[in-house]
Amino acid sequence: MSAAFYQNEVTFFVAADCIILGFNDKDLNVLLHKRKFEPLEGEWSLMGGFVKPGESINKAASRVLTECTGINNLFMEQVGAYGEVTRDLGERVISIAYYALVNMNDFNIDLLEQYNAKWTRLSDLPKLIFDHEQMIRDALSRLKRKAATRPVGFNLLPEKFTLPQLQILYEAIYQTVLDKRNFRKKLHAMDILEKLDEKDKKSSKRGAFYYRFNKEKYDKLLGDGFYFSL
Amino acid sequence: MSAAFYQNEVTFFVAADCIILGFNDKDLNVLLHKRKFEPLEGEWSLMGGFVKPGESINKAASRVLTECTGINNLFMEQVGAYGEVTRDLGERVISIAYYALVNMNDFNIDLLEQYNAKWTRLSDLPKLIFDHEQMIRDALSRLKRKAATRPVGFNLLPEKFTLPQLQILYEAIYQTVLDKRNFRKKLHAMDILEKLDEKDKKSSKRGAFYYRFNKEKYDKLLGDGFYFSL
DNA sequence: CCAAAAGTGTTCGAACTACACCCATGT
DNA sequence: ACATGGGTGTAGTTCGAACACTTTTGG
Repeated sequence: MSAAFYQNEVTFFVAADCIILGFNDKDLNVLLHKRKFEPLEGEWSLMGGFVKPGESINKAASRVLTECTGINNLFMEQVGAYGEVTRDLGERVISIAYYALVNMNDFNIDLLEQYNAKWTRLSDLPKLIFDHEQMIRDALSRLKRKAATRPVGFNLLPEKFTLPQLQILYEAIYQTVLDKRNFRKKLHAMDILEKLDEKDKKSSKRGAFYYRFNKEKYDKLLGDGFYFSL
Repeated sequence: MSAAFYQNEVTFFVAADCIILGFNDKDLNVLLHKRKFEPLEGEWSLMGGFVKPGESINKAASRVLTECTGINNLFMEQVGAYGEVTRDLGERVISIAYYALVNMNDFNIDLLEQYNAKWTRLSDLPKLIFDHEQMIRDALSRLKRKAATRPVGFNLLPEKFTLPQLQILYEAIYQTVLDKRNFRKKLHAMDILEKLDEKDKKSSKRGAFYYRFNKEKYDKLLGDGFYFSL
């Protein structure tokens, strides 16, 4: 392809590891799987894969995401690069971590089995291989920041969701409890949600109204110097 | 060294590129140099180097920093990984960007010549190779966030500095103008600066008092749930 | 004496926090 | 009828924003 400019240098394996986050009524979950190859075969691990030739690192991450969720174009953001010499017990591997947000209901169940994968509550993570626990911590802290200033949380919910659901989600992300009235006041002031006529009766007799995130409205507001903040 | 676990995979060159930032009375500057090898020899570029075997990516970055500043243990933080397939015109190289903050006065002048390096105001950057301009933008946005919540700005100043200097620095980082009285009020409230008896007369007849960042005090406050914020 | 930068407090409005009761309905 | 979660408004406080004059001193 091209001249060998950097002949005196050494090359490394590069992997993309994905912190796939989902939300299930009460808790944030991460998709883990039992590693299928040595070293540490059978141990819990993040979803990941090696970067292929001719593939950007973003592409590698989104390939991994598609492979193990069955969904294209998930929301995804880079967390950072992990490059300690001995982080991988096999050979030297430099890994780029990404986190992705997925609506667990859209999820293709069959793929779970196929990949030995399991949704695991963040509150009871098993021991993970290498530096994957650190990656998760870093991803969560990034999500916290991001969710406070950008409407990314909606990626974790179905298209139609209720305000109690949304609040519980934000409580899970921020690891704190929020005041119901203040939370709703803020949302109402931003005016980016669309109230539907339908109610969700799964979690109460009275039922909670469904809402939908109105992306068009949001994009319009952005143009006027509006900033999302929750 | 170890078994060849990942034999079917491909390896890549990995580089560490450093956005070395300095502050000079009025402006933020970045250290650029004229590339000494092909491709694009002679073009302006960030300081960087390939990751060596047995060297972590952080280590590679700090090696590059030491080599071209003559200073050890600079404040440094990872910006992220850049991995577009064609980002490097030579061969496929995945690059991890780091930004570093340095007091330009400490700087070893001789090294500038040795590396064809030059401090350049951010406001008049030349065209840079590859995606280095993007790296700088990303580094600055990261610095902005960081400086707002952690006392990292002091790394850009001499040990003794005046409040006007500090304010100009923050104005450069935030790209905005700050109110002198509000700025000083905040600083005074945080109580992490030590006022010295000495004055700097370089920029006014009256002279401005020197201050020093009191790290011990800051660390003590941290323990009590205090958060830096400017 | 005057130009030039350093230093210093108060007021106003916005945003956040805290807080308690009624509503709708399935059982 | 009652238990359960859904929904609503106000008052108090805190925090950030705006703002102008006096001080010092080298020239």
